[in-house]
Amino acid sequence: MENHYQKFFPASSSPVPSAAAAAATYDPFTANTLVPNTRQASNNGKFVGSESDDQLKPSAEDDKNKEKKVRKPRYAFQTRSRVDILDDGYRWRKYGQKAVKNNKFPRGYYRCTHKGCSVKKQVQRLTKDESLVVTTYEGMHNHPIDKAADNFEHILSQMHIYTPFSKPIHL
DNA sequence: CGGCTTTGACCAGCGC
DNA sequence: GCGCTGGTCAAAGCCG
Repeated sequence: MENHYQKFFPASSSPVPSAAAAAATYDPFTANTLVPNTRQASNNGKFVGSESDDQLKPSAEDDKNKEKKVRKPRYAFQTRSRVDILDDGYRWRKYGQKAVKNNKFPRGYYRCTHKGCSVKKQVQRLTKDESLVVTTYEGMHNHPIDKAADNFEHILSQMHIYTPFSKPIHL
C-alpha cells in the first residue's frame, strides 16, 4: 500500500513529495472500496462514491472509444478542511455547480485545465458536518504536478484524511 | 486581454 | 411514460 499513490500522484518526472507519500496512506483503492461505507449511508445511499466494480472492465479494453456507459473509476475521500478547494497542486477549472439532495451545500464540478488531461473532480461539503469535505476524483493525471511539491505538506497539515479503519462517520 | 467563475439551461439515466 | 436528479455546456461577467 505504499505504491498506490502513483495512481493518484503520477510523479512521473517530479520526485514524490514526502507529504504525498503520507497521503498515499489512504490508498486510493482501499479508500475506493470503503468510502461507500463511510458515506452518508443514513442520508440517501446514493453517494457517488464508487463505481469501482464496473471500472477496468476487461470487455471494454478492446475499445476505449465506446466508453459510453463505462464509468471511470472514481476515488472519493473525505477530508476535514476549512476550505472547499484543496490545492492539490493541479490547476482546476470549475465548470459547474449543482445543489444536491440532502445537502444544503452545492457540489462543485472541476476539470483539470492541463491540455490533454481530462481528470475531473467533485467537491462536496457535508451538511451534517460542514468541516468535512468529500472530494471525488475521476480519472488520472497524465502530467506532473504544476506547483511545488512542498505545497503538499501545507495542504496535508490542514486536512485530515479518514481511513476506512479509523472511524466510520455517522451522518 | 486572457483565464476563470458563475449560473441557468439542457440532457441523459434511473426509479416509480 | 413521467418526473426527478445528477452531470455538463455555454454565455456572460469578473478579476488579475
